[in-house]
Amino acid sequence: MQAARILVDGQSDLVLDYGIPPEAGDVKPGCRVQVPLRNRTATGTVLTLSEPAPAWKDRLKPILKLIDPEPLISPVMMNLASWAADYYSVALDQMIRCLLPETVRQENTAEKMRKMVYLEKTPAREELDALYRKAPRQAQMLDYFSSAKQQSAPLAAFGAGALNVARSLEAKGFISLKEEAVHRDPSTGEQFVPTQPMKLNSQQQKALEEITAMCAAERKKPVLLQGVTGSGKTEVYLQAVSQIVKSGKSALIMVPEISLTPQTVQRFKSRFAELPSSVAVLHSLLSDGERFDEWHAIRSGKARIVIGPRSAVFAPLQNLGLVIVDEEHDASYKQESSPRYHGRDLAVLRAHLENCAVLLGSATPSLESIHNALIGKYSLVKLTERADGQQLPLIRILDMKTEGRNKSGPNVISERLRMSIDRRLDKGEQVILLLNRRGFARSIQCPDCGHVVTCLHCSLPLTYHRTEDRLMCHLCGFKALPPRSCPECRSANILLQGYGTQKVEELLRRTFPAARITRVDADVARRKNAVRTILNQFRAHKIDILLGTQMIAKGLDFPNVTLVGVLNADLGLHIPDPRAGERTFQLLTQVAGRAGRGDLSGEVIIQTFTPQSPSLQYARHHDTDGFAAQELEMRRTFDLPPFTHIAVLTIRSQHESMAEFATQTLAARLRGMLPPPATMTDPMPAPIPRAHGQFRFQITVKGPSARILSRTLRKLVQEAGLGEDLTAVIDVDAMSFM
DNA sequence: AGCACGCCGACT
DNA sequence: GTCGGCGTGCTC
Repeated sequence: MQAARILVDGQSDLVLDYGIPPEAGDVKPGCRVQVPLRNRTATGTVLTLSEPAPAWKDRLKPILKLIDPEPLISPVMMNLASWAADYYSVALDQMIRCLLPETVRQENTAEKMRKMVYLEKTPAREELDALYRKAPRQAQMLDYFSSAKQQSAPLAAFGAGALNVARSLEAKGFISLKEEAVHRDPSTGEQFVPTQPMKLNSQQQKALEEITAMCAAERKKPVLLQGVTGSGKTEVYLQAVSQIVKSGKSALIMVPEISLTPQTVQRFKSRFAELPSSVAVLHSLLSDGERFDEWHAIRSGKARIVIGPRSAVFAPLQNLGLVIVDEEHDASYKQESSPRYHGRDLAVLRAHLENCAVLLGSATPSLESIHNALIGKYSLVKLTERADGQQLPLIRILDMKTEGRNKSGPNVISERLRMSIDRRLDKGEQVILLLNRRGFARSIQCPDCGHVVTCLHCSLPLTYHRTEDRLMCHLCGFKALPPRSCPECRSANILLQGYGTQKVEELLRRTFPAARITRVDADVARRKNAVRTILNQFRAHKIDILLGTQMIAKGLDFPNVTLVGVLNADLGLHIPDPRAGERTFQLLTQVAGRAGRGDLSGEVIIQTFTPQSPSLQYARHHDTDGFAAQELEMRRTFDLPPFTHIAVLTIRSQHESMAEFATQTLAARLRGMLPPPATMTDPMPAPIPRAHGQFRFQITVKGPSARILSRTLRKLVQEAGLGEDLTAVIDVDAMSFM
């Protein structure tokens, strides 16, 4: 008898062989099955069909039942899941859960049914007139079909009590009543005005040709599309997808965040308006019903275009022809909770496994993608011109050390920025002000001279912890009292805990009493749809000044915005993140692209205390290549490999001594296990305890292969068998520069 | 001897 | 994960 190797559902991966009895049906890899386990039954997924291990040959229990007649997981997706499970040190079961949403796994979730009325026989004029006298509602129902020129309609459309009316008509043979599955569509009620393909400029044309060539090529490379903001990347996506769909294949379009899906869906559904149901959405905010329907629409091939955030990389598309990752540099592609995976990297891998083309698009590609392009692993296409022919906006950097000289109190909006805002408002144009809020990593910076309080030992910016009213170093654990006045310029304003969006909003209202001002930040975003409503109002020019945090910087098009002001560009630079400079550069460059459209030229004003910072200077010149070259060169100077994978092992405990002891012990053992080129840091207190009353220590391991690193760490943790209240988290930053 | 508890390994 | 075997240690 042939055996099936089955992954039994549950937290720890349990892989067992079962026999396949003839009545089980066509058991294939990727099928969901019911199996006996000890004295109960369990569900599981068929991994492979194989010869059973000799020791078990005659003792195999049989598969009880095949849950789904067809495998729900394709061989490629199975491969992807096991690769990811290995690479990210995650249980395979957990990865498979990503492939099969809970609603799909459950046997009982069904389609939603509704009653439909079908016209069977068109009544003659005199029949209708007779009905109008005897049974007016029956006549109305029939009349509906002739006036609406439709053959069917949902029963609900005829209002209350329509069922009896319909039954009478059915008895007379005019109509028939049928139960029919309804598709629960996440974009129900939205209108999609059809759009035509736009004429591409020569650069866009070249990009499209490169993608087309890659789709046809035997050996494929990912295409990196580096296009300045406003260069018309989306139009290239649309036309590439159109070609793919015409050739009978399907396409996956990934966007960084759920909040960015509606506008992308809008553009795709409008372009494919003749068949709106061909575009499906998949993300975590769908209702169970919507997710069930979209998932099955995708798997059955009814929907051949899928749009969604990182989790959409697991969409059950068949016959995949193209994967697009928009804004590929965006950090949101990395899932920060278990299973920790990188959506962009898995997208590239999936494309490789499916042997389809993959397109990574960004105005400011990540350093790893630029590196991959430089070494020839990716093919690079650039869009350097804006599609509207407009020049890139002028970016001015204001040195707040000199701009704010004669001010008392913190200088939030410089005189020059104030004048610029006034001028734009006078012309009836709109303004975006960006305030990089002091998030949970709060550095203390003097609002008057820009001095940043740093650690005596490590020279990293110190972080303010409100609960203890102490400054803390996240590298060495050094603690200090917050200073009463600035150590540099003696200003007492250093005590002011920075300025948040709310304070700035008040200030703006006083400074520009006539302007309509709205604030968007995390507080506002908590209310459902609030952000979307505000952005729509802003687009309709019911708001003059939009003040917000990074969240308003992402992927939004406002044609009437001609001025973008960055109130404090330094905040992003002083967080203890090795990629802070890169993030700041990307943010500023993207924000800059928002200014000016069509015949309105744009202007960007960046307020900073560190005008010479490379992130700002390269952003000023719109020089992504220069910035990347500089960053890569810096790594060479410090003799760091351009590509370093890092794995972070975090040990947590309620007791500090316990956590520290366990960390030291693990560190000592790890040293002996590491393959030669890999290095590790000494254990150190971890930044920002996420849960109160927990102590966290980290060991950061760098090496050429994340896979080997994470495997070594996992083995170590398993062998150590952490007891008590100790927990270990392994985070593999898949492809990171350090 | 009888019972409660908790650790640990097997589960096909 | 979940179940049950088994050893420990306490009580009757």
